[in-house]
Amino acid sequence: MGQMDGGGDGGGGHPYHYQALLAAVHQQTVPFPNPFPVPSASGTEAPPHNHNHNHNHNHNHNHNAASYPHTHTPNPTPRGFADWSASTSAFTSLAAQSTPSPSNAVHYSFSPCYAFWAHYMLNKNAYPSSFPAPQDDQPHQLRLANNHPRDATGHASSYGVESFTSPSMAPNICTHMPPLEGPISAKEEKKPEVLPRVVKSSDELETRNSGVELQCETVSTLPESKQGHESRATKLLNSGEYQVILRKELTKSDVGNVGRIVLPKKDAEASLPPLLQRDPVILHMDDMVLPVTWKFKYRYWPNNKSRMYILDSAGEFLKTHGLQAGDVIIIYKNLATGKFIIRGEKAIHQQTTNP
DNA sequence: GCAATTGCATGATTT
DNA sequence: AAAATCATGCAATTG
Repeated sequence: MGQMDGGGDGGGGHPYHYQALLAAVHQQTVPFPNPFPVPSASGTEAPPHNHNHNHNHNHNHNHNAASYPHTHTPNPTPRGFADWSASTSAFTSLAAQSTPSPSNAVHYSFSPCYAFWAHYMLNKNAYPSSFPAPQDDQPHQLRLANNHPRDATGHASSYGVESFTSPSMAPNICTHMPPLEGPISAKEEKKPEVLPRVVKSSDELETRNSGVELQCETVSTLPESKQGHESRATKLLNSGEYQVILRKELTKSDVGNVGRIVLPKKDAEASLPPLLQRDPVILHMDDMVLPVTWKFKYRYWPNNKSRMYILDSAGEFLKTHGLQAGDVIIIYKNLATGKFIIRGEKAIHQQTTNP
């Protein structure tokens, strides 16, 4: 049966779809144009009850081939983003390969590059680069949803951070990179003492950037085309405030071959669109790192007197990011637009030879 | 009939 | 101790 990619023993032997995808994009020198071109029209596949959560992702999600990007048919929208669709299909086609054997490790080395790049993109504002600074009348804050009264008592799903600026999450992206950071077992940091702390982009960056100069250089040499995507990431993060609305450490069943993730009830009810009926709601979520918009089916099951909230059709997302049990997904929401961004953060598994 | 998907129940764990 | 939450397995349904 569909064995969990790479044997979910947390031994770190997963096939690195993610790297492969990124590498594919990289290798094909496929640029990262802004995947969010002007909406030609409002694609209306809006969920039944949009609500104030106007995840009007319609605006720019012509390309959202949904949770299955490889089904994406290049949208001939007049936007001059042929390269965008090319990039999409580039990695998605890779993703579709059923057996991305570890031999794909040839791509492995690209991962850091991309991560650096992504890191850079997210930190860009602070870099004394020549890139145009985004209009920042906003503090670019990413903060925790404030509708979470619980804190210390909150279970693991309580966010490690309560509030932070956009750049602060960039370094986390680098945790995708196996060799670059010291191993941290997700399981060990059960207690996220990663403190609720408010950071201004400035001080955060000061502490972070110290070790990033090389990376900075690396990314600065990226072709201009990459900067297209940069603008996307940057825009996303600067277009308003983003808040972490949900964080979930993935379990075995989450990453099983069913492709559905059980969401923490409180977080789901607090910040995701209300599910008034049994019908699933389609949630569009931009991938924070990849130029993809995922389309998930968000729904619930009755469970005892309560509900269980499910994010369905997540298989491709999980696979693409090579997420395994112990890894984490984080969903952000743009306060202004209601738009969601999702990110998968890999735990760096260490040899768990614990008794 | 089979595989994939969906829905539900149950037991473990946490609050 | 009870209630709530969630992980998981399995039955039911669908294609």
